[in-house]
Amino acid sequence: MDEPADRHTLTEKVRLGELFSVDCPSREVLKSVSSLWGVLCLISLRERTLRFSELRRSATGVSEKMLAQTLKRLEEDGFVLRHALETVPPHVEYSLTDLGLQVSERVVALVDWIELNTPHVMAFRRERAGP
Amino acid sequence: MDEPADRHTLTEKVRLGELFSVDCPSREVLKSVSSLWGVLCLISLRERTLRFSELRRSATGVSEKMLAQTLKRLEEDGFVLRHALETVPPHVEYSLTDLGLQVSERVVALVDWIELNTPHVMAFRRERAGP
DNA sequence: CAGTATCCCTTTTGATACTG
DNA sequence: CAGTATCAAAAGGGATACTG
Repeated sequence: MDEPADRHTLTEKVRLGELFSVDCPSREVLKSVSSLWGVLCLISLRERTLRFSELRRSATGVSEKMLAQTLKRLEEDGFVLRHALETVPPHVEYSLTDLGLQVSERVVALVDWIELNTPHVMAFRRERAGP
Repeated sequence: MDEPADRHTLTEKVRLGELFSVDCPSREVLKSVSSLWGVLCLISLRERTLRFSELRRSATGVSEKMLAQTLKRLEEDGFVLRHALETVPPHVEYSLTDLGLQVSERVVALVDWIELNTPHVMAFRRERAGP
């Protein structure tokens, strides 16, 4: 189900120079999905629906501006659903769409690997920097 | 084999605010691996060893400067191996290390999904932008 | 609370030219 | 060929103040 073996494979596209041609929208999608704040939002929202302020705390270090911008983009791309309750004070909930859940699975696989292997990377860096 | 179920899960870390704390080196690794040129290099090198100029053609639109910088970083992190033949003119070959092959698998899974689903994203964008 | 608007600084990136 | 050096342009990002 993950193998679209009936059409051009990814490596084939790379060889043909078809992958991510300069004006390809895929590059934009990759950017929003793999940016630091994009990643953090997608991962945080996997567990449950979160409010703006909760997301802010999840993504340590993010500014309001960046979070708003990131969420807007993820919403425009159909990855995140924004649900605003008409109350005072405002209460807005963000959750993943089906599409968002799907990407987030790939993103988690990548981030999980990175989390697990960053120690190796650090050790490697120190080795080659050392005496 | 992909489930480190015996320790903190990713979502747990997110809840605890442990994931990607501001000064965490994982963020750096994520950046080099998920940057546009990083992604393109990793994917291109999966198929076979490539020379600098070949990589340049693979990653359409990359400048020499960015490619050199990206490769240097991937090399420092232990993802890419640089093999320079002492000839004139110079001949340098880049290939993936074991570690590089591992990340690239996760990266490919993500990019493959994006390639396949970008049409949906585009359609979604048009819909909500429409009349 | 959940943003938007503004200002301003820093980092990234790209073009171009040059070198071993 | 495989880079480095340099400069200018652009994007990214933070702090603060303000609004519905």
